[in-house]
Amino acid sequence: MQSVNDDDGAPAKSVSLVEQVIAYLRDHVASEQLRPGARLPSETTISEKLGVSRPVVREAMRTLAATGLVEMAVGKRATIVPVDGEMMSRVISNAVLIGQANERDILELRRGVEIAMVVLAAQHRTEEQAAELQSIIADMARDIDDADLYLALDLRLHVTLAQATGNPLYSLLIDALRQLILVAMSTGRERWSQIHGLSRVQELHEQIVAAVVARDAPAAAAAMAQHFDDALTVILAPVVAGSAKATAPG
Amino acid sequence: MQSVNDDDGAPAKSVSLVEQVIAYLRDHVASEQLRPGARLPSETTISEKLGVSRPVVREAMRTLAATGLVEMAVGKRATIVPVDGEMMSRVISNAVLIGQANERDILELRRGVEIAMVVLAAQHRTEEQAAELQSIIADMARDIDDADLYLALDLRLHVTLAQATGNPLYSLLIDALRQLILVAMSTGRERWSQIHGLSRVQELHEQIVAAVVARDAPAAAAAMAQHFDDALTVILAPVVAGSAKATAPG
DNA sequence: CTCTTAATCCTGTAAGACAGGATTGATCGC
DNA sequence: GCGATCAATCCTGTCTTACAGGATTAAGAG
Repeated sequence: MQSVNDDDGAPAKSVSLVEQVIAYLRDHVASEQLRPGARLPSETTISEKLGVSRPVVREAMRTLAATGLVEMAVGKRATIVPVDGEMMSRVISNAVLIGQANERDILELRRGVEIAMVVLAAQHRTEEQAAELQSIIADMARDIDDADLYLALDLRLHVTLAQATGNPLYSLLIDALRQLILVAMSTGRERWSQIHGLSRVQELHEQIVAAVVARDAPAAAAAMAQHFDDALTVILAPVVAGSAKATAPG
Repeated sequence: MQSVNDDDGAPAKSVSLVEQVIAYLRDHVASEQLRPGARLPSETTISEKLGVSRPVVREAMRTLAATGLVEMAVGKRATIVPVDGEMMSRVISNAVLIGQANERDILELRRGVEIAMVVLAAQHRTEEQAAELQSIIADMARDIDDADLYLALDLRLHVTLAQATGNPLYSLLIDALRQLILVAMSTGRERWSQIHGLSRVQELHEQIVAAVVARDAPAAAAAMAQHFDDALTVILAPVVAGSAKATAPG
């Protein structure tokens, strides 16, 4: 019982048992067409079926959980969960952790992705999404003096724009980059809303939505670029000038 | 010894021991400023220091390995590795696995990212990178009849363009998306090089490089967009027309 | 000083065991 | 008969011990 697939004489032993279990589980998800909410077999069942020990199954499960495919909880069997931006943000945060990337890189990437996003949103938006965008913009105009409320609506705006692309990967990436920026730049966000004021931000938001609603992709891209250049200037300039040690407290 | 941090009365028990070890190791990497090549303490050392069992440490280690922060090997201590696109591609492949995204979404995202990439490359390229790009293009013109060689040079071209952005995250993303497309579209790639011929591809490659060398961001974006629209048309059209079951053999 | 070899360290894996949360079914009360 | 409470059972989280085999290192020989 050294190998999960001992039907051939090939040295399948070269890959560890854990990786074999990982492959088995991924195949299981694919062949059974499991969807979010579906539950995997219990660890004991898997370990007995494959002839490996339970710790091996657990390590494989952990790997799947780490990449965001399943969720583990005590007493419950591992459950398939929808992929969100958290795992992708964790990978990028690894790059930051070992000095392979910094906050500026993240913002720059997000700028490019968001511009590409509004182009697609302008092309693929539905009427319902157009109405929702306009509704959000109207709410933002109303709550422009409440920074917290405005930021919450800003989140909804970007999420809705990502959905309007019809491409779930954009939602994923935007979500991931957003989480990273939130933890890395909690101070910059306050500065952004306080010093700058929100009137110009609101103006550009309105331009973006108007362009997306009008299916004017170039205008949407231009407005989003301007919107991000503003943010980059305000948020990043102090970071570049001072030290890059503006980590979140706690 | 139920909790790693048992200095306060707060219910730190709510997070599992494994997650506490994960947090400890990430903190360790950050505080010690570990870089690729550096090695983590042995599993036994960690388990004794934190008062947890070795399987717990191993699961934490697996999680870190799954997100691409460290590499595990038998007999060797876990080693910090540079982040590459593999882990990010694994996250995206999870989304494909559970039907949350498909090949078209991947290509569409890559189109947007690559356009953003050449814009930045045109702005940030160094003279050395410009020379290398022109060298690659010259080689491609010479080897235009050898599809395999041409594709290898195409890879180098895109990698060099990603490097020219000066933003490592673009290299990461492009790498990830490229891996995904390669496994999902091994057939489409052949079709691309055989049916279409490479003269038009080469022409657009030359336009892209010329624009990047000339620091002409809009022209670079336009050429890259055209380049991808060609690829999207040729590669994706049969997939959409036929079935989406074009998975790699084996 | 260099090369070889053996001791040692470390990881990969196994098996058994126990605590505690989650689920489910059965029993009891209304 | 139907709903609610409770207990039995399942399952995960964790610990302990143990051993095989690759990797590292240090000691000894040339």
